[in-house]
Amino acid sequence: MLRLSKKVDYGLILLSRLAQRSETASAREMAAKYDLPPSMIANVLKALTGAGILVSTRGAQGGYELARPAGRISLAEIVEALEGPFSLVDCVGDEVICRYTEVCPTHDPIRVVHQRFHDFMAKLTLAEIVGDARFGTLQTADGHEKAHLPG
Amino acid sequence: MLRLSKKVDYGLILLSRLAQRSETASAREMAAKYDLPPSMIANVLKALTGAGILVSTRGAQGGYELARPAGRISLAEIVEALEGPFSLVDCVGDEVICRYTEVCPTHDPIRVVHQRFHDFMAKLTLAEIVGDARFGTLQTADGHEKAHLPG
DNA sequence: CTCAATCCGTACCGGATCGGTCCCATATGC
DNA sequence: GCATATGGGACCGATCCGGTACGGATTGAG
Ligand code: FES
Ligand code: FES
Repeated sequence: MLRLSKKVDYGLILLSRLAQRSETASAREMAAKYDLPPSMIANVLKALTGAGILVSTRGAQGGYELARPAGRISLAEIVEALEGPFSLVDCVGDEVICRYTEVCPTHDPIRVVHQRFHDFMAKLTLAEIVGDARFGTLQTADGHEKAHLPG
Repeated sequence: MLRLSKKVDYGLILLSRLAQRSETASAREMAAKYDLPPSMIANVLKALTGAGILVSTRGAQGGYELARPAGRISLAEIVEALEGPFSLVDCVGDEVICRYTEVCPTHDPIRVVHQRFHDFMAKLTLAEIVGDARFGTLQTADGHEKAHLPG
C-alpha cells in the first residue's frame, strides 16, 4: 500500500519535537510524553542516529538531538533511514534490466513517476513540515495555499 | 513500505497500453502480451472498470478501453481504485480525532504531508506519465528538466 | 440455438512484511 | 557502584500482498 510505515510516522513525531526545542531528549522521555511504544521509539531513534540524522549522547543525562538544522533534513532521508532504500516498484534501480524491456510500455514511464516521487520527498524538509503547520499553511486540493499568518 | 502495490504497477502497464492505442483490448490478450499473471490482470481490469476509469464490452470480441482521455485520468484515481482510499498514516481522514491531539506535535504536520502527496498524485495524469517518457523528459534530482525533444 | 469468448463477483491461500517486544552489551554521570 | 542511557540484535503474532480459482452473466459467431 502507498502508506508510511509506523516507524516513519513515529519518526516524524520525534523529529518534530526535536526540531522545535533544541534541548536533547531521551527515548524514554519522549515515549512517555507521546504515549508511544517505548521499544519502538528506541529502535526508531537508533535508526535515525545510524543514518546521521540525529546525534546521540550516551550515559546518564544522555539523549538525542538533530545532527543538522531542520531545513537540511529531507523527508526522503527520513523515509530511507527507516524503511530502507526507496523504490516505488521492483524495476526501479540503477539500470535494472527488466524482464521484457522491449515489450513493457512502462519501463520509462514508471521510472519517471518514481523519480518525481523521490524529488518531491527530497525537496520537502523537516523545517517545512513543521513550519507549514505551525504557520497554518495548508495546501488545498487545487494547490491553492491559504496562510493564516504566524502568531 | 512506501511502495506501489503490484496491482498499481500492472495497472499502469495496462493503462499505458490502452492510452497509446485506442482499440479495445481483452484481459487475456494483454496478459499474454506482457507475460503477466492472467488472473491478476483480470482483477485489475475489473477494479479499474468498477472505478469508472475503464469501460468494458462483454461477450466475444469484447474488451476494455479508457473511459476518458488520458489527460483526465490521474495517478491518484488509479491508486485509489486499486488500493482503496489513500492515507499516508492512520490519523488522516475527515477530521479524525487522534488519540492525543493536544500533545501530538504532528497532528497538523502529517496532514500537510498527506495533502501534498495527494495533490501531487492528483495532478499527475496518465497522459503525462506516458507522454513524458515518450518525449524523453526526465526530471533530475534538482528539478531541472532535460527534454530530448519528440521524434 | 449452441458454443466459445469475455467480463463479473468473490472467495481462498501461502508467504512476505509490519508492528511491537525483549534481551544483553556498552557507555557515562553521580 | 549503580542508575540511566544508547547500541545492536533476535524474535513473534497479526496483517497485508501477490497470486489463483471458480461459478455466473453477457454477447457475438456459426
Ligand atoms: S518490467 Fe521494468 S519497467 Fe516494465
Ligand atoms: S495522533 Fe493523529 S496526528 Fe498525531
